[in-house]
Amino acid sequence: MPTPDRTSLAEIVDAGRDLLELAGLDGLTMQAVATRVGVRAPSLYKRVSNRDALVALVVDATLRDLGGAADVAVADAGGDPRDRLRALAHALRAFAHHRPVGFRLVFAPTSDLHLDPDALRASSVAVVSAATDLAGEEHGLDAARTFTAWANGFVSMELSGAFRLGGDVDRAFDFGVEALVAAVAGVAPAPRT
Amino acid sequence: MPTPDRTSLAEIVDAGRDLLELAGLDGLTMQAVATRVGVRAPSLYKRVSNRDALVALVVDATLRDLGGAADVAVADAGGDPRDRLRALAHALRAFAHHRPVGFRLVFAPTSDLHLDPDALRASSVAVVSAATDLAGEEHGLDAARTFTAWANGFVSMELSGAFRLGGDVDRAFDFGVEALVAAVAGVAPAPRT
DNA sequence: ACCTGAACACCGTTCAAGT
DNA sequence: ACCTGAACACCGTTCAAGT
Repeated sequence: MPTPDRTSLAEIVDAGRDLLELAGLDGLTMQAVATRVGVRAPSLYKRVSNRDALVALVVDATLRDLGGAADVAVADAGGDPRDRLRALAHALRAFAHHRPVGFRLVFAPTSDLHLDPDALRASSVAVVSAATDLAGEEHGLDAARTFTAWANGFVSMELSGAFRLGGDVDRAFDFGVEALVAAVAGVAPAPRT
Repeated sequence: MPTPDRTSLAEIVDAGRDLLELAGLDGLTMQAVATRVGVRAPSLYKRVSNRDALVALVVDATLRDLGGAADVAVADAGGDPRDRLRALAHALRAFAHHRPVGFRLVFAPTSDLHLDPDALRASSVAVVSAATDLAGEEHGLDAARTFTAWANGFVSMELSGAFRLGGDVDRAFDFGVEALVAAVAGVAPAPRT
């Protein structure tokens, strides 16, 4: 007689995401996840093949959320591609502050976890679209990569506390947004105060 | 009667760096390091207080190397701050290709390892100097952060295989270098072909 | 003074036995 | 068909005992 399911893959992944933010990647153990979903560790292997696979699922879910946040930001930003890029940068930063550990895992995976190509594409479509509108068809992809690289790099460094030389980090972020928007548009940045 | 030392801190850190690149962070185990320096794992605790401390030393050494590579690149680049920034970007990328795992650990530390402030400052002085020459005293720090964030972000994404949408990655890198140099200089990028 | 074997706690994973 | 306890291999770390 089959026993009723006592948990589910979705519940396991959610527990993994919570633990990741609460206790770091080292704290995301099979035993901790199992306890959190009310089951013993060996039972997890009915739904995920091993810990690395679970981590990959956690990262995929995080990436998907990020793509959703990007879509929302763009929808709110209006039609000007400059405004869409600004909104995307701020959305990325807000997301990183909200899920710092997951964010780091998405952009600097420690081992070679194969991100879901669909989620990857979905998360980048908003930037590519805005960058193409701004830089033109021929340079759209290069421009999107330049912008994304800067935003990701800035936030990564902020999260790891690399900005220790003083100065206002918020101001540095705004400076960067405007510099990148201008660079992608192929014009000089607006005059600075 | 004191026994002669059978290893040293420097040897242990070197073994850690080798293992890091060879087998990843997970492969950097106390037992593997011990075997590599010809000693048993417990003996390592005479020189490092625990594994995290060893990882921190490995990261510090990597950061110091990166600072050295930056100094060399700048010395070879001549006096034009644009050329110095270009050289720094290429040096960073070359370093990352040479030590991918260590590089990731420096710029996206998984746990909260406290990088040596001296090494951090030394590694950034070359960028800050070039950026200040180019952007002016008032915006030098912001400009340096913008440039570093982009370079770090680009290389991180390249290492983690995020550039899967096709296109030439080398070309995207050059596009980015010129866009950032122009943005930092506060002028429009040179016309693109 | 450094090195070692033995030991402990903890984790990932497998598997036979339960229901 | 899912869940569990028991077991195994492996890792970080401590410590008493060797030299």
